[in-house]
Amino acid sequence: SLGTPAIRVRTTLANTTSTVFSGQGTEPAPARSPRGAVLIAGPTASGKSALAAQIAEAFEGTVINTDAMQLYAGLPLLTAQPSDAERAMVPHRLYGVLSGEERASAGGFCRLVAPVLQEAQKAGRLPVFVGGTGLYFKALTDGLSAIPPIDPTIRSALVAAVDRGEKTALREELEAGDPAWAAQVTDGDVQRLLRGLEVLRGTGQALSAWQRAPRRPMLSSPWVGFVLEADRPWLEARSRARFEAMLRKGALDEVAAFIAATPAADHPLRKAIGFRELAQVLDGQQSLEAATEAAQIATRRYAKRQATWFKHQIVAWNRINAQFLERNSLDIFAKVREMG
RNA sequence: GCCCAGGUAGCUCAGUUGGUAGAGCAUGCGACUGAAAAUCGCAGUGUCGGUGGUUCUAUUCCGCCCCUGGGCA
Repeated sequence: SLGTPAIRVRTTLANTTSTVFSGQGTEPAPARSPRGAVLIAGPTASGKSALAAQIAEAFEGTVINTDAMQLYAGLPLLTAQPSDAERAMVPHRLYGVLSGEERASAGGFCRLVAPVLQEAQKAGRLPVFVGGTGLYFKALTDGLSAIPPIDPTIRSALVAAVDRGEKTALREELEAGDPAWAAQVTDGDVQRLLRGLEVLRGTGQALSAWQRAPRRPMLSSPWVGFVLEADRPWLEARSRARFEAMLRKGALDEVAAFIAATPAADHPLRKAIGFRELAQVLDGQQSLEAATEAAQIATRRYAKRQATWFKHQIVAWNRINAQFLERNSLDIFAKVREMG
C-alpha cells in the first residue's frame, strides 16, 4: 500500500505483540548501521518502544532505555518494559538494571549509558535511545554539569532538617550561598532546594556556578531525534487499554509480590504511576475501578508534563504523529539513514 | 406520613453574626541541570436546589416545594 518496498510499522498496545516488517525481504537492511545514534522520545503509551525496536532491528542497533522508572527491576509490567518478544528481536539495554538500593539519577544514568554506548559503537550497532524521561535525553544531547557525586549523608542531614521543620533556615542558607539558584527555586520546591544545598555543602561551590561551566554531551557523533506526538483522546484511549492489559497480565500480583519482597517505603518504584493505586486495591482501600480511574488521571497528567517538556526543551527534533506511524515510517527510516 | 441531617466549582466540602463566595482534588497552561513516572508555579469556572416573603440588600433569615441520606412509623 505504500508503493515502495514497504516498511510496515505496526504499533502495539502495552508492548505486547512484537511489531513486524512486512517488507517481504525487499527492505534493504543496511549491512552497516549508520554512525551516530537515534533518540526517540514521546509521551507514555505513544508507541515509542515498538518504534525503537523496529528501527534497531532494521539498522542492526541496540535499544537503550532512556526512562527513569524502567531502569529499575521489580515492576516490569507496571513500568511497561519491553516484552520478551521485543527483547528477543533485538538487544535491549538498561532495562531493570537497578535494584532500588541503587537509585537512578540523571548523572547515574549517564554513567550507565557510557559503557553501553561504547559497547554498541564497538560492535557497530546503532544505539537507539527510547524513553519518556526528558531530562535524560537532555543529558545525552547537552550533557550535565560536571558536578562530582555528593556524599549521601549530606542529603540525609538536609532531609532530617526539613523533617524538623527547618525549611526557612535552609532557604536562607541557599539564598546566601547560591542566590542565583535560590531565585529559580520556588518556596514549595523542596526537591530543588535540597539539591542546591547539597551541592553547596558538598562541593563548596554554588550549583549555579557549576551550571555556568561548559558541559560535554554524552553523544558526540551525529544523532537524529524523534518526538512522537498524539492527540490527547487517542493517547488516553491507548493508555487506558494499556493499563487494562497490564491488569490482565497480572499487574496486581506483580505489585503484591513487589511489596512483599521490597517493603522499603522509599523505594523509587513506589512512585511509578499505578503503584499506589494498585497497592490501595490490595489493601482494600479502593476498588479496582476507582484505582484504574486514578491511575488514568495520573497518566494523563504525566503525559501532559512530558508533552510540555518535549515542546519547549527539545525543539530541534523531528515531530512524528504517533497516530500515523505506518504512514510516517518511510520518512523516519530515511532520516535515520541520512544521519550518518 | 413524621423527625433529623444535607443540597455551594467537574468532585469532596468550608464559609458568609445579611453586602452575590473559598480550599483540596480534577481541569487548563507553564517551569525544569544527578528524586524527573519526580518536584514545583500560575489560571478558569459557580443562576450558593427551586420558589415566594422580610429587607436598601438574601446564598445567608422565614414559609412552601423538590431532591439526597439516615431514623421512626
